[in-house]
Amino acid sequence: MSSLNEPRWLDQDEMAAWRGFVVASNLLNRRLERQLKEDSGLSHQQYEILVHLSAAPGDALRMTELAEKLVTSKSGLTYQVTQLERMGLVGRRSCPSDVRGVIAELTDQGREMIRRAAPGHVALVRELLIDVLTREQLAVLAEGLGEVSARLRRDETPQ
Amino acid sequence: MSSLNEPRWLDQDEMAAWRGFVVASNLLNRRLERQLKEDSGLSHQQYEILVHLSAAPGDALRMTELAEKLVTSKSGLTYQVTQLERMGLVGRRSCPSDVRGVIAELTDQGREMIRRAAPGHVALVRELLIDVLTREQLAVLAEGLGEVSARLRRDETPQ
DNA sequence: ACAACTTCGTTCGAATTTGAACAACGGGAG
DNA sequence: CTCCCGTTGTTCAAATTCGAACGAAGTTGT
Repeated sequence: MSSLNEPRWLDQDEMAAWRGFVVASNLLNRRLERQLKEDSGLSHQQYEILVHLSAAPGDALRMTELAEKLVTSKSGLTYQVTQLERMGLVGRRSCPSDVRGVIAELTDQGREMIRRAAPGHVALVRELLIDVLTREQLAVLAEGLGEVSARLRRDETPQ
Repeated sequence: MSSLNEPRWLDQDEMAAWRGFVVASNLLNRRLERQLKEDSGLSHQQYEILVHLSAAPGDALRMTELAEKLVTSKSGLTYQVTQLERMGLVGRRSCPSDVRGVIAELTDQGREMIRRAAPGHVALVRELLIDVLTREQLAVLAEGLGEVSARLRRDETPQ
């Protein structure tokens, strides 16, 4: 009766870390979602699309590239870009180097929107997460979760 | 031109922590979702419902209480409990002390399901998160995110 | 006891998400 | 140049999520 075929269950500390991660993630997403919706009429996902575009050279990105940055499905991105297009915040144009390609780009209105939405969002992220942690905790979190993300990406993208 | 009305933007370390958190969370959820669906036919949310029930005294919990543990909406829980009921994994009975109350309880089939689904799930959580981090990183994560969660809960539940 | 307020779980409609299937295109081996 | 295979973005149906509104039942203060 050893642990031959028994899985290695999580001990108390491991469980605390895992639960903390899941719970914090859910609670945080909920709050940010509410704040963004009330404050700017954007979902968190839509906000993130604008952010990634505004951080890209020329405020534009290929759909697939954008989907990878967002960690979302391609079909989900198609849907959301269409929404943002209807709101006039994002435009679509075709890719010069690849006929199949579609490039999403920020409109002037989109740039203005992110300029107005960002302060409130960042303030809340700060209040709820960043300023709650010490500098050391932040560093550990960044390095640890960075490594976790990197490995997960390697798994998903064999090449 | 000071920072009077300028928000305090995230510096490089803070941004790394925040992005790491968001990205790791999304990637992790995706992987766990896939694994559970393929392995047991459950969504992550459904799995979590079973876990919380099986951890509760009598394998049963009030709907509201369960919703809080899961960090989900009440209507979302209603939906999922109905799904699990159709699968024969969970049952509903009324609460003795409150006519309005509904108690969700694990069925024998539900207990059997969680028994079979848990090992694969835990193994993946271990592989993707727990075993990637050092003991110290885990401790920091648990404490830091525990505090973040606690504050968020206090916000949501004024009383 | 009564009114006012809160809580409980569900229902409803709308928005979102996903994977599979698809058509069209790129790109390299032969 | 072709054939073959991977990629690209979209469409589609199905599943899930949420908040608001609801009826019904507790709870509190007077």
